[in-house]
Amino acid sequence: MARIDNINKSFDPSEAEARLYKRWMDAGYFKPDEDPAKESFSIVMPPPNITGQLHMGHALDNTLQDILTRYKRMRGYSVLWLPGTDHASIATEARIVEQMRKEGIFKEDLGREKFLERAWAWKEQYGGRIVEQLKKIGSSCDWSRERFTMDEGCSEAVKEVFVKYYNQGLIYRGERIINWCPHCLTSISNAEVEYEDQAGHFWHLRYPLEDGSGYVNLATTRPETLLGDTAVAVNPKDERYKDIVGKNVILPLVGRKIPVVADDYVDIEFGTGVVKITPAHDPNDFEVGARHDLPIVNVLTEDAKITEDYPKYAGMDRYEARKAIVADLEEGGYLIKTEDYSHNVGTCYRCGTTIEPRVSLQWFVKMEELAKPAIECVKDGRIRFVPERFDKNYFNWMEDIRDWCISRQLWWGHRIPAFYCDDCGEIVVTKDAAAVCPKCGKEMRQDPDTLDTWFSSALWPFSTMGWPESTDDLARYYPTTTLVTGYDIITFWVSRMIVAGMAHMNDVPFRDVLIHGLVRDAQGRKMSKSLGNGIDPLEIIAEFGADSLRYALVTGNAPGNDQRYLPEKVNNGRNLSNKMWNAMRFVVMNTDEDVDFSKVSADNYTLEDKWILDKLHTLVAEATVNIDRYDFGVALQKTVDFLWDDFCDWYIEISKTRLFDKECPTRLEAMYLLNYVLGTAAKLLHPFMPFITEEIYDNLVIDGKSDSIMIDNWPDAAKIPEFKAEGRQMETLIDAIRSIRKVRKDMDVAPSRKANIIVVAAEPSVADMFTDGKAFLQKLASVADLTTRSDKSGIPSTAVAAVFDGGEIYIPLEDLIDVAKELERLAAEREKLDGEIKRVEGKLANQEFVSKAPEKVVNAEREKLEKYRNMHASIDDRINSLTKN
RNA sequence: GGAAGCUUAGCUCAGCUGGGAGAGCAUCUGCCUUACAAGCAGAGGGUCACAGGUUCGAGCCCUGUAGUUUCCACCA
Repeated sequence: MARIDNINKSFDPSEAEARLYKRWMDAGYFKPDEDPAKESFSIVMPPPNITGQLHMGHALDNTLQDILTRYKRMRGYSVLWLPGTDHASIATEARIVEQMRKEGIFKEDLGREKFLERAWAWKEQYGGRIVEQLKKIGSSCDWSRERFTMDEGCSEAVKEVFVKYYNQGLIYRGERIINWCPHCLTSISNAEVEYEDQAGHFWHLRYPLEDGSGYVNLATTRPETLLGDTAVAVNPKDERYKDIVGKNVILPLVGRKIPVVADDYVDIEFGTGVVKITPAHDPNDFEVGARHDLPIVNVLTEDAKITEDYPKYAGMDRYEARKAIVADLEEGGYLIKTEDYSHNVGTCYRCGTTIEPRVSLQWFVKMEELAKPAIECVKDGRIRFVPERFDKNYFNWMEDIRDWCISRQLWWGHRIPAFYCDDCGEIVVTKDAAAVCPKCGKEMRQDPDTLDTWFSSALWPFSTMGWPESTDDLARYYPTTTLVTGYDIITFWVSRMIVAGMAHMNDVPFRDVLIHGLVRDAQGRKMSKSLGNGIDPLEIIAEFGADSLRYALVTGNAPGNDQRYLPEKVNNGRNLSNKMWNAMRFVVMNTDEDVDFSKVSADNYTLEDKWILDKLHTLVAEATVNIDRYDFGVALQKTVDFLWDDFCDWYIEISKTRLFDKECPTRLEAMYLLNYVLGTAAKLLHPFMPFITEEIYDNLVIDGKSDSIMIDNWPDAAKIPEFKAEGRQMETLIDAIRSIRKVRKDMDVAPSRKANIIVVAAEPSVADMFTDGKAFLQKLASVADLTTRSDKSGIPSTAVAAVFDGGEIYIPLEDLIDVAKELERLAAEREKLDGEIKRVEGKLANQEFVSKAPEKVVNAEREKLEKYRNMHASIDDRINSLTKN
């Protein structure tokens, strides 16, 4: 049975993708080749949350990583792409709490141990979903090394780091004002707060002076915090309030006596220049309070309700209390006026609830010293951001870094390895479970809190490779080569990995940080659950195939830029697959069953063979450079253009005459090159579209073919011969063919009407080229026969002229020619040339240009001028001869 | 208040170290030509936001302006 009979008329992605992925897995291609002679290339996957469902961001992120991984593998590196998932403490705990709530169970009722059992069960059931989804887009990661941030090894690394930092004095416990989420009921770090503008009010209040000498006026956006005021502050340089500093005011509604203090924090220019100070509920006021030794009066509960200390408002949530207090202030005559005011409010990045600054006892990492080497290694180029501009983003964050609040009031996560003796107050921080107090021998209690998820993610590049043990993987694959991630995660994750890498490995965690943008919807909006405008990558894959989606995500996009998801692009990807598939079918159909390419001789290469090889040479060289520079969109575009335009539209079309003529002496070479060139282009495209390229490769006849395209070698431009001169000749022929097509179209000549054309060429070599290329013209330009000559006397007036670079072509059309129309057409062409000639002449007349521009550029202009003048003269002649008759 | 990006064809976007403006889609015209109509052939369409500057030469480099997006920042 002929080979073509086994090939479907169209490519079915869903069938092929599942089959091929399994084949690659079974063959172990995703595991690194441990050959010690090979240079290593490694990537750690940004671990998706176990609560996650694959979205376009993952699809893009993993496509980019897969492109690099497949490319480097083909380039002969020992490639490790290490995958895994993140326990996502807040998100997962919230999910489980929610699930339990539906069953009427509360976490406190269940108890810590039972809750964690449930959480692990949930992880076992759903945590693998995202992993299976990542496979669907073709990710070639080494799944045998898959890790989880809470697995044994990663947990060991977390404890190791915590204890080490603690012993170095870099982790401390303290009572500070932190960001508190009243919904998640936990502290969160500065990085986890998202600020948004909210419409609010500015309430202007007056507080009476204790001595009855009057009032101080001030304004606030949060009147409910008045209950916790412990001072009012003015600027020490403010002449207006000189006399009242040191006096007391009476806090309205509460009746508490509080002092007027002087502090530089207060801006004289802003408002009345008086600020109420609530150390328990505002970070700035906390600072002021510390400076003036003010008491801290907490008026809110964990879930942001007024405490029992204020019976009138107790139990009201902060917004209810605000209303009630404003009403009471008004009634008491303390409210001067209310203004509309828009201000920046911090919200929880997980649930969107407005953050409540809250004083509490938490664990912190001292960042300032740790940040220094992390800044240095980016400054000196050991780590490089791509595109470079994102380093500003990084420096901006790192150079003004605050201490990192790492404790979370959650159960799902790494429990803080600190133990307390309730008896004597001793604190022990240890990797082992500390059973008894070293001082008094009493039983110790472990800190109930867990660590920020990002604390463990920060260790990902080395915790996944077995640290703190010294393993072969660490020796071989650390530092990793490239990190691929979105710009939205630089502060959360990239910065902390760099800090951790420098601190614990004494080396950078990666060399290059490839930053990509967001995938937005077709209108340019962020995809979000609330807008319901998200596109499910899995649905796209099911309908169009992973290759088409990957194409859509890479094409026409530059690194670091946001992009819009346009359905049309996926369609283009599908069309491209179809095009390649059919090109492959053509090649297979026209390759003899018993073909023997060992008989191929380069001496038999024809003009078009040399042209396509020369084009391929250039393509391989350029695409390789582009991928090395992370310009994936450009590399992809060039490869697709070559395949579609050069290979399909020209080379395949031209090859038909040779293939269909069994006696053609260069038929074997045509067959060989069709297989070779398509196979080579498939390799270049494989990192982008792995599935269809594998299918194409499988079906081609290629010398020394591997079992899979993915383990074959990346094409080497140096091994593909260059044919510059032949390349230019072929371009001339193509140019001539295009001219003929255009003229025929302009003159409304039906494609079915074949003509006997006359080629006038001054150079004998050009004439020969046309004679040799007669078959092309017959096939591609509706030519019946052709004659060549060196002069144009006696060309019938019933012919239309097509001018190309090197001569003229006349197409006799006895019954069709309309001389007036032809003259008009020629005149229009001449006018176009006039413009070009004028522009080039102007350039060359400029002495400065001729003397200062590089010789190459000047010569190119001179050649252009000559070409245009020749063409112009040809048209002139033709117009003259037609006018005479 | 700082910082960054974007502004190129009707739409969505490329354009590398400065050297005759590109792609896809859309539009118009003609083709089922035995790999592909998910295709082939041809065409139209841009003062590269604006204003200066550097240069023989600027979409690209510099300065400023406008619009727009984003990040960071404690202004009550």
